[in-house]
Amino acid sequence: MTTMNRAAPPVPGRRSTKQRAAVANLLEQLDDFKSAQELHDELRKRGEGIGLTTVYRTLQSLSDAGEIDVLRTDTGEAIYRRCSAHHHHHLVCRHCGHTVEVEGPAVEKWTDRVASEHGFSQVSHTVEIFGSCADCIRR
Amino acid sequence: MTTMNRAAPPVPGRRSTKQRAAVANLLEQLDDFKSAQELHDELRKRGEGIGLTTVYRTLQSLSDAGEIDVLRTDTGEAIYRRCSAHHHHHLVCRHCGHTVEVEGPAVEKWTDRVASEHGFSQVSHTVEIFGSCADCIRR
DNA sequence: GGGGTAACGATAGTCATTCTACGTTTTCCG
DNA sequence: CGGAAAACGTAGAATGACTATCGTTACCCC
Repeated sequence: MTTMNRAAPPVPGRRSTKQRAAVANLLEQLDDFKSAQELHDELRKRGEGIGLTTVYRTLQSLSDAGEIDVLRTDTGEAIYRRCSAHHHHHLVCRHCGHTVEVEGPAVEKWTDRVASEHGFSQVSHTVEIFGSCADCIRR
Repeated sequence: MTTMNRAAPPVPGRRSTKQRAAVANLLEQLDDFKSAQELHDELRKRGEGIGLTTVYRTLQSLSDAGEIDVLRTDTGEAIYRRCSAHHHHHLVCRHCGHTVEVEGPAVEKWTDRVASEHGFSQVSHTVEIFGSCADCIRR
């Protein structure tokens, strides 16, 4: 088997660079969902030399790899966040972006049941809760 | 009270026109979520003289009035559909767009409970299920 | 440390959506 | 009815998020 001299895959998007580290690192520190542009601004502010294109590209590949979660604001803008590995949903403050990860086995079962009742397969679902967090209400 | 000589509100967006009727009418006939552009194309195809801007504006006001549902594809594009009045969610085929309205009291209760547990108020939620419908699987 | 190549990044698109400017219709009160 | 203002409708320009292009840079493996 001469074709298998290495285990490492030739999959693109894996070379480690300063820029990728910077993006991953920033996401690690943040707790709320941020847009690509916000992340880019923050990185520049911190003195990282990084282009907007690269930020988009990196976020794309991170989300493809399932390492970050993406969701859309009501204006259609994509926002990103480093999340825990297991399946979960979000409770997001629509004012400050403060995010809480939540789980609901009942919801998972419900979606599976509903989908199969209607003959749907290969099912995925989005469940996001938006509201005003206690802090924002106080103001 | 001279300031109240009329009860009718100065709220814009309520005048009945041929174009609005055409949009509302088309939505009435369709069963699946469509983008503004698709709706516009269809209207032109049917010989309705209507501009894209008007379609957008009409969809906007219809959705403000709660008469149609809006959701976003994973590319961020807004898609619209005439729906029943009561609260419900959607089971959408990601291939053909075929849509089924579904209800889940358990989900409603769950979201309310989770939100209040974390001190969130004024809560709304999105629950959409995407999958492949039986017809599309057969191919 | 050299070379092949993935990754970068400035710039120029693309695409959905919104704004602008202006002509047209509707409404409403006399 | 008549006439004026409010609301509409339209084409085209502008916006803003995101993506493709392509010459340059810098990783990584030898």
